[in-house]
Amino acid sequence: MSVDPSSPAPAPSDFIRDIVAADVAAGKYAKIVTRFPPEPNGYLHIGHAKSICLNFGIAREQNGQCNLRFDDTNPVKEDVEYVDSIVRDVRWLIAGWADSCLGFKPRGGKPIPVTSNGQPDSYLGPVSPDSPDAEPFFASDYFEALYAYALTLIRNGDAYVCDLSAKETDEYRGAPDQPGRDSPWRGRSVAENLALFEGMRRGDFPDGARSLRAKIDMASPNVWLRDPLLYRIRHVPHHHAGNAWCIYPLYDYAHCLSDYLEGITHSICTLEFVDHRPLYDWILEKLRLPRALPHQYEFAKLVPGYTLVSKRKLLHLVTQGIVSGWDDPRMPTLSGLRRRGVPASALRRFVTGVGVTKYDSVTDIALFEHAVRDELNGSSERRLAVLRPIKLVLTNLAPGEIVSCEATNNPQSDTPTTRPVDLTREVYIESDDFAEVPPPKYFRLKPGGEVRLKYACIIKLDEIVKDASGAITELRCTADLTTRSGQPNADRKVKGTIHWVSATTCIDAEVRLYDRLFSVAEPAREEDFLRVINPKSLETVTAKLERSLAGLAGGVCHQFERLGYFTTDPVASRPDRLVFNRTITLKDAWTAPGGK
RNA sequence: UGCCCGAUGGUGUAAUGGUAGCACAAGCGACUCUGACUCGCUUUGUCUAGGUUCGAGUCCUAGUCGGGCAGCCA
Repeated sequence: MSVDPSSPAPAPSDFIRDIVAADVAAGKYAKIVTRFPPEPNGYLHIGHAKSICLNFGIAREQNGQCNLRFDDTNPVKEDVEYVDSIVRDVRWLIAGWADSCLGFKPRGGKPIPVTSNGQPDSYLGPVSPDSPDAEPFFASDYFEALYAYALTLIRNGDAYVCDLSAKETDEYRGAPDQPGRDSPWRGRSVAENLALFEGMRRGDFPDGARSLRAKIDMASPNVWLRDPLLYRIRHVPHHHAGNAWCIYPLYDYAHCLSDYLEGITHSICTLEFVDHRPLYDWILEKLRLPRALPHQYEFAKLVPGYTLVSKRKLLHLVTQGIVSGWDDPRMPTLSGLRRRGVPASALRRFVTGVGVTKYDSVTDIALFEHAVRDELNGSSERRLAVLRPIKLVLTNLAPGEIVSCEATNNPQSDTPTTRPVDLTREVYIESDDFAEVPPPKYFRLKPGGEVRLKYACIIKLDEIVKDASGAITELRCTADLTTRSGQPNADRKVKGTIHWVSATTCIDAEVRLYDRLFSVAEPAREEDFLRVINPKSLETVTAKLERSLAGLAGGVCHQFERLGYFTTDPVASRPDRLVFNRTITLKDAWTAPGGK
């Protein structure tokens, strides 16, 4: 059954949603605002889908908003190619589900001066993502505001310009079990710090010559509180901010303030940022900001089995040409999954189904596969296709004779429709569906055995024809036309039913059979993940399809009966030259004794 | 050997001091013109040791195991 949108699954519950609900009950915020803050340095993957669904899901359940914001504070690693792909992927994932919660801002918009609780303040409000002048939020649009906040920290004696080199800074930081030492520049006067920081902005100093640091505690057991860097000098242009800056803020400084400027209430990130939370809070508190402060909460990221969720490693697969690109259908990227034919709804169902906890785990890929199959089972029309054909001759049919049979388009539908399929003297069946020496409990075609051709009739194998080398060239069978639907023996039972296509009216198509990219459950644990790549992750065959598929425009998923779900490849397929991607196989409970 | 986070069947999770439940996976069976779907049944679990309590998966203490943190990355 297809999913009824009027009766959605019950809203999920988890420790973060509990916190949000408590804050709502306490009237802490006027409106719940979350954010999804990717850095545009790679494509979004299945792990990000969890974060997107969590953040947008909460916004959706609370009648709130979720801002798409680029955390673009490191121009050397970022690119507009990534911002474009990320916008596309996010919109695809939430389409028809949380579009109305998506927070964008006016094009070119930057934080504006406002008065909050009688105090001067800065704020950047949202605009409908569908308005013509809307664009996502960018941390780089806050550089001016961030600079002003930095000046305040300096004036208050909470930040200083440090002249230590990167290497020296490391040495002064100490070790986790060893306290750090104060920088010799820690005691500079406010006036000197101000002058130097202004010089940094002006471009007076080369990369790495100085940095702005928070003045916290070099002996803190939390290394992130040992006078962390706030700004570094980088004389490079920025993909969004242009050439306006040669100093760039670091994540910890930019993130909390970006959240504040946008009025974020719940800043949800992954576990590796737990140690940063005191710094997040420290910066906001030191600035004595007039509005309610955002708070950070952390959850365990999603790591599905047999895949990699590391932008760095994924980038490596792309640049080494191990896959065809970020959108290769074997990639765990959202664009790869989309191209493969995975519906956004299945992805959403999977990532919300795994829940939200603080426990690091590897999620069984079967959970994902189940969600995909379940979603596609209800929505996909059935078609007949033979991937690895073997010719079968129905000796009692005349050459040129076509027996039209009625095939059901979708048995899961409440009102199933049908289409005609052609039964002819020569047909193709799957080579897997014939065994000259069948294993025990083999239901398919075997010497002297009977099987039903789905939607057609029962056939009996009479003769196996081989060539001089002993290879099978054709199977000669007798068709019992009285077992066709509507005929007197239609109800006759045989154990096996197989799929087939007419050899005379079928069409050819390229079909790409994808399998998992890695051969081990946790490729991330390997010393060299390239050594555990599944050599059979892609096999391409020329398949025989029933003629009703001819001219298929694309974008639609079909179930090829008994095989799996297949979607035309959006890049390679044309109506006159079809190319299919196998999205996923059908579940297969049959295993020949001894494996198969 | 500093700080932080965590631990419930094979996997992911629920139980908010009161009957350890759900989904997936696995196994068996029913149904079947898809060895799919659907349906029924079954196997498997609270890291350890103490403590608090009438009662602990839940609270406390200690331990064990796993993960994270020493980028001018995010």
